[in-house]
Amino acid sequence: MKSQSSKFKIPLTPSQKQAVFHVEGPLLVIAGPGSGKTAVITYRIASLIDSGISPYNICAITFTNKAAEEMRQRTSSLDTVPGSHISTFHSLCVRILRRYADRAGINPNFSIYDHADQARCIKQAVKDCELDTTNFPPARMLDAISTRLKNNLIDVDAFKAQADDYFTKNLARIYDRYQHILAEHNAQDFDDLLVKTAFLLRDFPDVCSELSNRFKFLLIDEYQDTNYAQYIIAKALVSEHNNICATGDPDQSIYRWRGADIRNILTFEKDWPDATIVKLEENFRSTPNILEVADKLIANNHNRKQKTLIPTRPASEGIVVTIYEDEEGEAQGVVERIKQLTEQGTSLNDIAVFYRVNAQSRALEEAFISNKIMYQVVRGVEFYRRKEIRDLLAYLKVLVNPEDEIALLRIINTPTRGIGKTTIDRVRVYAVGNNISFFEALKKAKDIDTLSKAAQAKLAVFVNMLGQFKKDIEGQVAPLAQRILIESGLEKSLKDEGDKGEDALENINELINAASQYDQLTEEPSLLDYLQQIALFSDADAYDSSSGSVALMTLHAAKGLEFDNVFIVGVEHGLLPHERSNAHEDRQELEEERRLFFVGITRAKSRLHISHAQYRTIRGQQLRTIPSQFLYELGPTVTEQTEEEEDFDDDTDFAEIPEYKFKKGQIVLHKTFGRGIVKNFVDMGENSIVEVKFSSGRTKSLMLKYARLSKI
DNA sequence: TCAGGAATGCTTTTT
DNA sequence: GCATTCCTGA
Repeated sequence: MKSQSSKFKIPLTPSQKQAVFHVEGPLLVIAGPGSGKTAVITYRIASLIDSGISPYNICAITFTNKAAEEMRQRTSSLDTVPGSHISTFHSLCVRILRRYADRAGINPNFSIYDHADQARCIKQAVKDCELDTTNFPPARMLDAISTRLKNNLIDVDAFKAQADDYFTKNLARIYDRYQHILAEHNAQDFDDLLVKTAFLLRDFPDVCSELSNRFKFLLIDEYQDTNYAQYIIAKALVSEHNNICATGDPDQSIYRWRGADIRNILTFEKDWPDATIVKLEENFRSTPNILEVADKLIANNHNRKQKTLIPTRPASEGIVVTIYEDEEGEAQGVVERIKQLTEQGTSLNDIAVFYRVNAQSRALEEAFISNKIMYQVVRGVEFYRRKEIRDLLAYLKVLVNPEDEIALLRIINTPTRGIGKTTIDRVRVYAVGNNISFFEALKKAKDIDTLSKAAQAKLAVFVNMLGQFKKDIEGQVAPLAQRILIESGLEKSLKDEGDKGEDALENINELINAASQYDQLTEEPSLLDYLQQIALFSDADAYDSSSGSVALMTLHAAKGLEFDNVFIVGVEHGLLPHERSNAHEDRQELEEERRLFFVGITRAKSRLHISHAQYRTIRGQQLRTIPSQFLYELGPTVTEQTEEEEDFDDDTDFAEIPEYKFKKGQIVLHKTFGRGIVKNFVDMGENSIVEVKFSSGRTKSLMLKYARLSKI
């Protein structure tokens, strides 16, 4: 290996050097936040190429498309040959599945089904199994199939074999039917992309060895958030050469609910016993004040390996927690502080506001608008969820994959062309009866004698129109989209709708512009490739760091980013930690919420502002909030500020309660809610929280000092 | 067949 | 509170 060349402009620490220049064998980089982890991976790619490895033999896996894009740019600006394979796990799988489609037993033109599409399919599956949607709620069935089964590579046959009670047997039937529906639609859901790739590599040793011979070096970022299927794929891909380099931080694992298995990183040394472990504990991002708070917080997690964050920056401002009256006051308060910052010369690009749930963006947006401050809500997928966007995309999807029934049903009467439910049902009956796809049946509308002559004619016009569009399927995407917009009648129907339609048309134009960008930037643009790419778009991909605006995003989307000034709002019990994480007996989910807060805190470089409101409107009801227990864990460095005077009567003297602790299962009496049973007790002295399930069936979190609970 | 109002349900995070 | 589905009448 050549020595460190001049292209590494930043001086590397000894540990970083070790990670960058380590060549043969498995390597695990355990890296805390702000440790220059991404830089290390980027340099490592450059260094490998520098030492004569072809980019063709390198495969780097990032967590988001955005991260992949940045890494691609950085590696090419480091004078390397472009073309090394850098992408997300899902994009990699799409490419593998397309290339080896015949081996995987699928059609390479497959549609990728997102959550909304999946929801429709699972509903159909439950219905087809003649099961009751109250006992078998589609959403929960889907969650079970995705997280419990697919993410663990349990296929239909395997699950059928182990299903032994009424519920699991029926779940197995639903799973079976669901997979059949997807197959009939020539569609893969997000999980299938991973599952089918994993099975492909498992069942076809030649494919496995071909790929693992090609990818002589595999690098995986954010390894703590990989799931079992991804782990198996990674293992298969390195089976020939063993040159895996995984980087991650167990304290930043925030996707357990999606199947991410923290054990993948914790047991790395068992999987690869000859692994070299490099720890990067120095933090180059945040001030010691911020790191101290982060450290104190995360120390409350029991299920973790002790790790300290070593600051390298000089100490600066302390951390302030501000209490506001309600979410509007909070939003206004954030805006006021941002105004102060900009007056001091801070750029809006260097400011971000994080929250736990997307719904929280509303109050913030209103405050930003009325104060005329530029902001961007980092929510890339939202655009693609709009009705008009989905409509136009559905046309494109059908052209690539006519079996995609979800897309086909979406456009068959959009805009309205007099093809209603009755007609569709009759076509479906014919399709099922003749064992052909819905689209095939449509083409044979003339032969379906249950249909009226009028209906047959309308269907013929529709099918003919699609046939015309299909002639333009090769080459650039944008011109075809434009043509469909006009010739399908979509444009006209939107124009007739007035203001709402105007907005919709603007969105569609934005889509066509984006498509034309794709056409320009891609060497060989193809409709299939375009559709598969946008299906894998994530929220974080939409972040524009040079837009001159404040970034608003969820804590999840903040992963991997950094800002000089960070605001974290709504740090309240029930929101952060989210109430759904308190439901379970085990502490696991609470610990994940704590890690989420940890991720948010450690995004801040210089200033961190944490806040919560005393009242918050949830589902239209204004409720008194309880401060998050995490606030008490931040330690005494934090100073509290109240923007509004406390206006509630504080007549319970805490000292008068001799034994304030409550045990789970204790029966209690509340003066307004009545009898209840204690579900959980969070001991924080006078700030203790009791969760009680009342006889009404509702579970409430109460702050002990105000609740006046008596034991029975 | 379909528009519009009523009823119902859902409501964390996302590739 | 909002979105989707359901239902009714034209």
